[in-house]
Amino acid sequence: MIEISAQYFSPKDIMKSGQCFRWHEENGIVTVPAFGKMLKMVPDGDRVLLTSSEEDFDLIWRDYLDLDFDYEKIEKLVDGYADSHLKEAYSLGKGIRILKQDPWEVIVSFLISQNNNIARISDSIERISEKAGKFCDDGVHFSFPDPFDITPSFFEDRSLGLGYRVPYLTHICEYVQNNPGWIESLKRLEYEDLYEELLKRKGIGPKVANCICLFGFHKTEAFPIDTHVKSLLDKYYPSGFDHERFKGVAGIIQQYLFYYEIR
DNA sequence: TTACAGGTCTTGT
DNA sequence: ACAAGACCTGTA
Repeated sequence: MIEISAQYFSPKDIMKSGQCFRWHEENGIVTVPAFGKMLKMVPDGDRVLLTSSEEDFDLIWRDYLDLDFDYEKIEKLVDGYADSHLKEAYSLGKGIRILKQDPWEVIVSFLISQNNNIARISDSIERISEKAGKFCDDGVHFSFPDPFDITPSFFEDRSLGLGYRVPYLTHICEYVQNNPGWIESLKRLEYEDLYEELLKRKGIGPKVANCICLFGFHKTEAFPIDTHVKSLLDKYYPSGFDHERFKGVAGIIQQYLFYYEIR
């Protein structure tokens, strides 16, 4: 059992902030699958209890949950430079962290997300895990399948409900298999180069590429603009949103704005 | 029944 | 460069 501060860490807000699709919450307990492991998180006053060994915490969860990033710095930026709307959004979403999820799962997830709704996205990803994933260490939940553990045609399975996105998923799976080391090589790129590289793949446009940069590679300067963000920008920042105030971390700011907008 | 959902691709100017 | 229009499909 590990105990961490809840000051900049809210499992529920992270779960609902749209960056992950396989977290679940029941009776206040949030369950998290990642890298073949399963974590339960229980908020307890100003602390959050994690059902993890010290070893797994240091090996996986500390990094995955982004616990070493300085979110106090973000708060100072918001206090110093934010407009009233952003300050309001921040006060709701300050418990959000940008997870360091498996890039492959993020690529697949956000390919599926295009022109789609959250419920169906989650269903598809859950089905993919059930059909092709392995058991997590709890022997109950499934992990997200490795690209080398499936065939590209796997995505054609109609019960996955992937619709017209099937060719995109088939392509990316084929590409990863034919270019082993591609994803590892992406980890060494700067944001701009990573973004350009992702755009080369079929079905990955500006929005999906930025989501992958932000949620799969922790490029905190990536600023995905979807329908919600576009509408909020038009509504609250008609003369333009000044990214310069939050240079290098605008993507985190985007999450607060997005979360506030969908709530 | 029709419209919508964390967009992207293709085609026509 | 830029603006339509098409696109799977579950849900309301």
